[in-house]
Amino acid sequence: MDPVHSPSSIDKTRVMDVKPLRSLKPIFPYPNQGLILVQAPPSGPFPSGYTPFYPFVSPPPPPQPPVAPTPLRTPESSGVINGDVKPPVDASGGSERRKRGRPPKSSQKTNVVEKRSWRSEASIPINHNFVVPVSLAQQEDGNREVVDLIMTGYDGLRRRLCQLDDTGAISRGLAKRADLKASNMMMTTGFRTNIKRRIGAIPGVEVGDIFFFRIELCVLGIHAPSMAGIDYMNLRGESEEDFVALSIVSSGYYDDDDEDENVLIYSGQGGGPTVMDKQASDQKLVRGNLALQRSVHRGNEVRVVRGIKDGINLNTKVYMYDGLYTVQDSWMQKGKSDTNIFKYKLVRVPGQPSVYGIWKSVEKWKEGVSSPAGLVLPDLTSGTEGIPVTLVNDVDNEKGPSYFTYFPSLRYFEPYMQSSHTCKCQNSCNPGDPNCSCNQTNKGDFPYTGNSILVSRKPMLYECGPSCQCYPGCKNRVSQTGLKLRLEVFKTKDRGWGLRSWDHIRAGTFICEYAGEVIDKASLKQKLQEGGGNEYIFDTSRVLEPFRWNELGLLLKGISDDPSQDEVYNIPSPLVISAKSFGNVARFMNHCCYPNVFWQPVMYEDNNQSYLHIAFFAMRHIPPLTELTYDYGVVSNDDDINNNFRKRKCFCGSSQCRGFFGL
DNA sequence: GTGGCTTCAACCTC
DNA sequence: CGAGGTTGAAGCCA
Repeated sequence: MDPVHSPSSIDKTRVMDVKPLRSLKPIFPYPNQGLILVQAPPSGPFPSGYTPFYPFVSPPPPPQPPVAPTPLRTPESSGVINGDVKPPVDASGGSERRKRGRPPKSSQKTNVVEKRSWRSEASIPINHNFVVPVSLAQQEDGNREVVDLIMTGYDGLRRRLCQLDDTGAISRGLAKRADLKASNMMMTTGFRTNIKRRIGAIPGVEVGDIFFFRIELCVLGIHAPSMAGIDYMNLRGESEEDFVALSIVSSGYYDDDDEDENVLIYSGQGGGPTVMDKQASDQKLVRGNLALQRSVHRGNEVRVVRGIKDGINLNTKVYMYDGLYTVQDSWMQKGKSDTNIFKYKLVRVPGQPSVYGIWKSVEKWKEGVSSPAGLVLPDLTSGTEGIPVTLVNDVDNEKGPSYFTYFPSLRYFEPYMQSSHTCKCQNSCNPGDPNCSCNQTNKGDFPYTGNSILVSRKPMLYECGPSCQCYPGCKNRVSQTGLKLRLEVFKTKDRGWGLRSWDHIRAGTFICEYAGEVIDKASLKQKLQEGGGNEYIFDTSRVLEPFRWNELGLLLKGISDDPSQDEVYNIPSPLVISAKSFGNVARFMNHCCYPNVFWQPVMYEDNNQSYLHIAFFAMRHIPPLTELTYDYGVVSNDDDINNNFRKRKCFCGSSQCRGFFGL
């Protein structure tokens, strides 16, 4: 089933090239809404007279299409919106190249316009009913929730574009540079924040936040240039220049000295090793170099982003926001090719949390050069997992959690349900293979990207299982291949033991499954009545606050006919797991009302029987040593078990805290 | 408002 | 796997 090519789906959403969004204004459900400038968190409360945007409150009335759409669908016309010349839309979904529909050359003003409207050679399906949930005020100045929403939305959209490309749902290669496609759609629809250029901290961005693409810094207003290393402004009144440096990115392209966690020797731009400047020349005191020079005397705060080689995926880079620095000194020195290079000494403003320092410490722990403070056990799994799980307590004298047997998977005493679809793929299942039955059960959308990142939540995720004929290395076996991250069980200050990771974690990364013994409701009731047995229980019948992880999946035409159901779990019968006596690291993950991890039901088959598993994935990018938490949910009222046993006061401390959670 | 220019990307190929 | 080529996009500036 291919939603892009299905004629019946076309009247719901229109198909258009992604590029024309460039000309669209931000989309608001009510005509004057975007003009009201208010400062309010996305969940409210809102000032009177201001109607917040869906999805933070109840949905608006059915929104009107934001632009007159009909010309876009006419194959013969060139499709004109807002005066801009657009390529016509390929209603067949983009499989056909747009040669015949190319606008006449005379209508092109310049070569650049020609190039732009012509560049994308196929179509990405856009849902025009999507309402951008970021107010104009929030586009100007962010806060933590807006930043999280945009970050999560950005990466979800990017993953979905990768998935469409992998599965062949859109023309091959259309989603290359999915990072830029996603950012382009967000920048043009107003799904961005901190547009206002500013000196110093960015509202909603915290020291230690991590990113995986330079363009993310742009979408969040941390660092405006898409490539350049120095962001600066000219504060001039009339004609005289008054430069000030705003932020810099140090990612190893030039010969910076980044050994010290509080001092960074940064190189100026130009002249040297860039591809564009083939012949080396002296750097000039212009643009970013001039701005940094001026900031030496001005003494203003400059944001610093450190680009670090990703130790997990060696061909990617992690960008870490390292907080505020001041430029204390500058000089000129000879570079490798004997040309003049500017150098700037940036010193970290005191009182900010150590993050780059932590990063470097963790690397030493992993190399075995040093150990974390309060190390109790180097591996609490005693080799059961393929990778050690460290036990650390630098809070008090407790020597470890109460006794349990480390068990890495789920212990079923009877099959979860009958089933009989297994794949017959050779080697590995292919995202674009319509004959793979595991692909079919996932409705044609391969659940993971090429580097094993979950694309979106699903009512049920089907992985290949022991009965499938593909190899164990098949890309559709992510949650069953054990721990990949370097995890640590540690003593928290006020919530017992917790779980965190030495490695940074990218959004959508599999963390662990909930291991333990599958029990029935009667056993659970008995355990509760015995008292004290209500810890280390995972119960799918606890009620979760609905949330959208892949918010911007809605911007693209949905996987199902009703995208609002995409992320609602469909669990045939409740699953209760006890990790009291047998369990893995998941039993240590604490509850939080504003969590960074979620669970996803995963089913796979063995010998004509299906087994349900609970897999945990990162909701956001998670910096090293950040506690991993998920929402335990609350016990439903119709549960026949005494609710009081199953309610516990919450200490998560987040602004969204409900005050209690379920057990 | 526009197009040229610059630029510590990201990806792909060889 | 590294070098090098290709495609890119934001924002300053003329």
